[in-house]
Amino acid sequence: MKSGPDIAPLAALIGDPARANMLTALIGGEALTAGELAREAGVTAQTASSHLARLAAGGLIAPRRQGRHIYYALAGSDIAALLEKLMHLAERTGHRRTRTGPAEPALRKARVCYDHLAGELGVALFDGLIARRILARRGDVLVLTRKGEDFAQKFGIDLAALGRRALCKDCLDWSVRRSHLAGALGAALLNRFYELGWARREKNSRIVRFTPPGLRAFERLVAAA
Amino acid sequence: MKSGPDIAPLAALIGDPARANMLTALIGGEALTAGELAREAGVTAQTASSHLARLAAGGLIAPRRQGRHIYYALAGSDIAALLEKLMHLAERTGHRRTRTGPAEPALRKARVCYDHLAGELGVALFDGLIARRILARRGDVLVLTRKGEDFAQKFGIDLAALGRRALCKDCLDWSVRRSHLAGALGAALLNRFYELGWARREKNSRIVRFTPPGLRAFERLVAAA
DNA sequence: GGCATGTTTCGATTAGGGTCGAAGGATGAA
DNA sequence: TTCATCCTTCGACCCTAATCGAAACATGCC
Repeated sequence: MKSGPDIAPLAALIGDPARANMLTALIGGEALTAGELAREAGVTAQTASSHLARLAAGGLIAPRRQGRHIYYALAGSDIAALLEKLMHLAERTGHRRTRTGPAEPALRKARVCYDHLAGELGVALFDGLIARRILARRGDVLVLTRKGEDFAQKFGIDLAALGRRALCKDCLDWSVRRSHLAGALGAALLNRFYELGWARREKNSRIVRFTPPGLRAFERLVAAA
Repeated sequence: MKSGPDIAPLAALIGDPARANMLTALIGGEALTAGELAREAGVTAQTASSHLARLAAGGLIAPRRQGRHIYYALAGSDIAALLEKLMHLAERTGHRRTRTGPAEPALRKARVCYDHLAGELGVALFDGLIARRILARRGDVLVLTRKGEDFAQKFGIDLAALGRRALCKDCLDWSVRRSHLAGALGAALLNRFYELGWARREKNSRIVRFTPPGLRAFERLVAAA
């Protein structure tokens, strides 16, 4: 007993409301300044500063100076995955936010998870790519098939530029209880959707809003060929 | 902002050292009495009682009266999965336990995760079953192949008795960064290993200790046919 | 340099919760 | 019924940590 890593400090770090709000805000994937995070958490700048220092010391976020601002971002996508898993369980055990905003349905439909698409459409994308045999499972990892490489090229994604990042990290939706495509390819696809004008990122939110023609094009994309 | 489930209360619940120790003790999968958990956490019975009440109210554990004892168990395997994920990250971010016991190497080798095998051998089992095409992935879920059904029967597992529980829930090792086989089949296989005398559960610990001949048999089992 | 903006440090206050001693049920055994 | 065991409730203590006001530090702009 008492072996293995100690989870209490890590969980306590996430367990404070102000810090949890900051982390939740950062799942969007973009870096935010200390001031923005303070507002997001509903505390003063001094308080936020102390929280941010602790989060950074705990390895959950990474600071980066830029002029007189300090931008903070999640330290990695596994942090985002952990947070989504926590949301998933919080949802299941009834730890809902008391003040559930009107934005919720849109969030469930499509949202950003770190740098890739999540929500109903995120899962639909994943399923579609598997069904079309663009992606395939090889044991524990996802691979891009030959057919998938053709698809990516035609769709305007430069595979060579993606680097060696894993194609799929497991990332469970809290809304849909399925995993969706994360990793370099997931990020590249979402970017391409933006470029094609199919969807745009809602300001100050994780919501991804598809245009009507964009949604139709997306549905053609994920439909089994 | 401020949408989605609220993770702070849930994380705070796990974030207390006493409660974290209790939860960690329960990953072993067996139910423990309130007194045992108090000893495990290093607190008095009164203190433990209050903690257990809060964990139960939070939906993390489920109490069950049995005579004058009250047995507590994790409320589900997704709780165990979350705890393993927390351990995984705690390991990565250096939140090691200061007093790292001598049992650690054995834990990394093979241990119980709720009701199935985890650690190096757990991952090896998973890989072996995939390689032998006993299991196959269909999109997001694992399925037992035709060949797998034959295998199960020959290995002495009554599939009909397993019920409809999902074959594989994602459960990431904190030691090996891969997923292993959970679910009904995972539990049945581990049970069969016990029955065959290949391995036994170490008392008061998550360690699964294989006998030398048992380990050889296990290795033949997972070797690609 | 002088000023504005963003961030941190210091100090003091306060609230929340973890802790245990003592007493009060509840359950099973004799 | 009486006793022993297990667990919970109550009350009090104490300590951590969250919070903010005030002031200091850092950086960029004019």
